Amino acid sequence: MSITREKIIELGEDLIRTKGYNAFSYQDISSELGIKNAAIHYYFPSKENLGTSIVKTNIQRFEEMAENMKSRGFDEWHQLETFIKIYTKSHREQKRCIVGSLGPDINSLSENTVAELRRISELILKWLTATLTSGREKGLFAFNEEPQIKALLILSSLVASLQLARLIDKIEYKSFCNAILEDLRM
Amino acid sequence: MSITREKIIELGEDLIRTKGYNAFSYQDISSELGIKNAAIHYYFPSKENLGTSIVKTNIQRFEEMAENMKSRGFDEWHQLETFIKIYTKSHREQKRCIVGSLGPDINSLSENTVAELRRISELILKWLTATLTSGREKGLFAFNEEPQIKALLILSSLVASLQLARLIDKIEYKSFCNAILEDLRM
DNA sequence: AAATATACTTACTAATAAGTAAGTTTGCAA
DNA sequence: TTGCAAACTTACTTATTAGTAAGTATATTT
Repeated sequence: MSITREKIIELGEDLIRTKGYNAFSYQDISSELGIKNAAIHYYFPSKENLGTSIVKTNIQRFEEMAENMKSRGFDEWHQLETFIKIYTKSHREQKRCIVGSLGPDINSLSENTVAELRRISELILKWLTATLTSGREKGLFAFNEEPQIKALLILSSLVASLQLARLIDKIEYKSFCNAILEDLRM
Repeated sequence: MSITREKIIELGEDLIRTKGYNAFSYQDISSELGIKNAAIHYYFPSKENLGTSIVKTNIQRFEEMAENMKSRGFDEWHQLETFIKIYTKSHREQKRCIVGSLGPDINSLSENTVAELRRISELILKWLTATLTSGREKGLFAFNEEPQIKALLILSSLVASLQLARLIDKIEYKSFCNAILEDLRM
């Protein structure tokens, strides 16, 4: 795999998560990487193409993380904790998550990109639902809602909190994330 | 006040909430209203200007709603229920809320627009925190978290759920909103 | 050594964007 | 009736955008 290609994907993701999809251009990437505009088109013929590839990369990354936690034998509490760390890291880096960044733009994104965005959203929600279900069965979590509803509550809290935290300074992000976990304690 | 001006604001808000700030243009508005591009510039010299005015309109609307509920003597439960109805309505109309729409774009918005966006976010969070605090004091709500944390949990859930609901069809939005309320029941 | 594929650059096109300056119509006031 | 302000339109500029076609240097294969 090409290093340039990887750098484009990495920088493109950063730009989506800081500026937003419709606010970044191929120029932003090319000038940063010291290459020409057309070089990006060489790897990603269209912006839609790049957007889709970036979401696909995120899907792969999430799948690898979930796989990794499973194979290492993390219990459900530990898995959820690790998942939430993705968001505290994003918060530290002043970035939003890919779903929260692209979500508001679905009416101006291509079909392919939206399809991948749906895939990752469903994937995460499914994983979270499954984790909550088995965690509750094992007596690790306590909650009254349907697992799917609870998963959606947690996920949407995390997604939007990254946005709100950038708008309201006085938010203590760590205690916010802690509250999500503590709410599940037996 | 001019009718055209009001129509521009209304349509502009719709466009922000469906396509996103950086995806809509003055052309989208002018063609829809049957006027020329420059007519919009007559009322709003710059796009930044229009954006800021739209957020200001939202602030006014929220303040009027809060005022109205107070003067009508709604109890805290009823107030929260009414507040959540804003989101079920948005969901029905396939729109996101203004905070969730503009939030991801703060790095490509003007200072003035960001300032107003901060104002409305803080306003809503403050109102929600106060409502939760007095509601719990009166024995209408039950929750263990700090009111501000709980307010942020609820608000971020609502904001992002509008995005996620557009991505994942199988979400039952009403039961999701219900879960938020039920979670607070004594 | 010749041919070919990779990884680009140069140089451009066409479309669309925000924004502006100057002119026009319409209603109202002096 | 003239003057003036409000509410636009016409016609334009400038900047930026995604995207492309054709060329070039370098490395690799045949």
